[in-house]
Amino acid sequence: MPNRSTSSRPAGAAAAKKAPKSHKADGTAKKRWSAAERADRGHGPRRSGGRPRSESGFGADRPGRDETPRRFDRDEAPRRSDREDAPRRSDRDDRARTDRPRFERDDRRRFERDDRPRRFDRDDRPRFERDDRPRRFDRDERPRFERDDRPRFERDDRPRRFDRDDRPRFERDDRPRRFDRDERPRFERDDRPRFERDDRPRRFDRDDRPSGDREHRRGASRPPVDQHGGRRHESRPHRFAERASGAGDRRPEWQQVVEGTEDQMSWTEAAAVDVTELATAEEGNGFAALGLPGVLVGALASQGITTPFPIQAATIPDALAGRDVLGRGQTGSGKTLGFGLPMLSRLADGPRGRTRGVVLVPTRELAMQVADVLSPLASTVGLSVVLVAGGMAYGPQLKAFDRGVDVVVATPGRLIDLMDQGAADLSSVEITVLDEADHMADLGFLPDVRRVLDSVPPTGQRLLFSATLDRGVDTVVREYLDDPVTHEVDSGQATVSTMAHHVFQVKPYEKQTITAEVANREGRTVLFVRTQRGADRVASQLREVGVMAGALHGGLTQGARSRILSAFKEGTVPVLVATDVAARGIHVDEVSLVLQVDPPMGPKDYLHRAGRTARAGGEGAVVTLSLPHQRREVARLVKQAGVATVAQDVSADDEQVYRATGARKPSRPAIEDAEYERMIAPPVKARGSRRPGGQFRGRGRAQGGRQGGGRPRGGHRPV
DNA sequence: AAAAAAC
Repeated sequence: MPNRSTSSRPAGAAAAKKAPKSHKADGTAKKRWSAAERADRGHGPRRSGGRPRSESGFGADRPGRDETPRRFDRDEAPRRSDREDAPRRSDRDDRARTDRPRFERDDRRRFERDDRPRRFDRDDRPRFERDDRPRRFDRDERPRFERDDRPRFERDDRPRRFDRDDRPRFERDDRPRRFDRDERPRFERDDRPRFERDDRPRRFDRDDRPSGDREHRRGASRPPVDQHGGRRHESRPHRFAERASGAGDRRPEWQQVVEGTEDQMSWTEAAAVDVTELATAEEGNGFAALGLPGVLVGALASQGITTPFPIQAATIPDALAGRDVLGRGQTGSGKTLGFGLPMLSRLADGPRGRTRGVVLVPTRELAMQVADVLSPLASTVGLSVVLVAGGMAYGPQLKAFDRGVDVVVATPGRLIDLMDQGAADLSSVEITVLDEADHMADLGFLPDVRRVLDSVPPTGQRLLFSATLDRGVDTVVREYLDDPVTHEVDSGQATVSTMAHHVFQVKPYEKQTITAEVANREGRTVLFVRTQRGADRVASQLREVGVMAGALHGGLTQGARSRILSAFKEGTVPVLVATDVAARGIHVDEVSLVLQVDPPMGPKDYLHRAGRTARAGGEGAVVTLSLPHQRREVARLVKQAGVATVAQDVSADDEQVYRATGARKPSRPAIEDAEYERMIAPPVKARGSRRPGGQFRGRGRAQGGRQGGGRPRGGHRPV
């Protein structure tokens, strides 16, 4: 047994440090009990191995070892006080006497020994572990992390009652109820004095312009924009006729059943709409009734779109008439067509090849989507559309301006870039649209938006649209709009009625598990997180437990952004973990659940994130996870978003969660990075697959394709 | 206070 002795180890090592007495298999020192520990376990003092003994050969290679200072507990010549002739002290326990057999001796030092007689009721724990305070019946004995140490006035010790409103005072509304009070959240309310408001129910055929302005549109400072053929006067009798025949769907939005929406992302090719095969604008087509040109109405009809959404019915007539419009409609309610159709109609009359329409949007993905929606419609009236956004090749965009392009759909940064390069000329722009206008009026965006608005002629028409159009746009409205008309079509409801809302109060250590359970559900799911890194982290954690998830955020290359979004649309990656880059406007079919892993920053963000589901009359659920410290904040956000939902405490593997979301316990093996990469790889064999971008073919093929061009043509048309 | 938006 070579390991029993240090002599088997290199002499140098043995000399360098105190030799262990025995070793484990790996050569490390074996733990030796101290005398005290041995005594605790009922053993006597060591009989061997306690220290080197020259007579046993132990430590024989360490000369001078025996010169180490003597210690009282060494079992050799007894110390003076321990010798037989030492004066006996009455309190001395002779268990320590060295003349006793070693196994009976207690070699621990005095302060280490507890000589008191044993008592069953004594608390032998060290002081710091004991609680010596006198017992009090009302003391909270729970461990600190469980106790509520706040002073009494801060605690709420009253027994819980299901019907009490426990929210902090500033969150409660204690005012006596009044039947006529507007309870909608502030950003939804119209706080203007009564005489400034127009409370009459909206009618698509009413001329809302101030009376002095009805016959010609604006004052001398802004010549009428509808100079090309007097569209307004032509269309008006038509609209009246339609009204007389009862046309136009006036039902509230949630009662309408409409096939398809404006936001459908995958219109692949402009050429797909063949003018010769267009459905005719029949009597009763709601879009024709709004005064849109027949060729556009036909293009829509051939897509199965014949009934305008309320926001479209409300805004199109005014926009067609050339007025500045503020439009607000619920998420997924058709705003893109709300501004797109009148813009294209008005530009249809007039010259070609100069940029006469600009649509500004806050994200590149939304820009693609809007361009994809407008491009085929534009081509039916002979207008070309170009997508101008960062992260994509300059070539096609520059070329488009070279040839002359009629409508620009852009994110602000790249458009300004092209303006500075002298490629984009906005001096002929007649119509400017701010999509997600309240966001574009944000502090971060405003300077860029200003630059664009300052570059277009001040006489042009401006259209501002958003699902949460609030007073935040006031500055823009004041500076850049002329006598705007506001259309708000959301029936006082913050979210659509087909949307279910849940707030899950989760424990920090279970959040990840619950997130994975929910993400593992059937169907497409969008997860929202606060930060880019958070998106990456959550996505990779999900893949680790076998849930195919991809991260989407602004820190990725545009190529990666496009690929993950495509994979999500195709369904190969059913879970998208996104920052707020995907919160606004992005449309993906059949997203059945939105999970807010991190709470949104504000009530507007809540509504936009939620709006990724339940689009165009579909159903969907919105789940918000809340940690203990977020409880109040989340309650406030949800309430301000106009959602009447209270948090429910849930835990991992919780029947409530399964029922509400269709969650399932993840049970598949981890997804390797390589496998994930394959899923979002560039669409090599993508012939026929659906992609976010289509080929834009405006007049003269204004733009060839997107970054990484050369993508195969073709593909089926979406339903 | 993060994200988005140009290179």
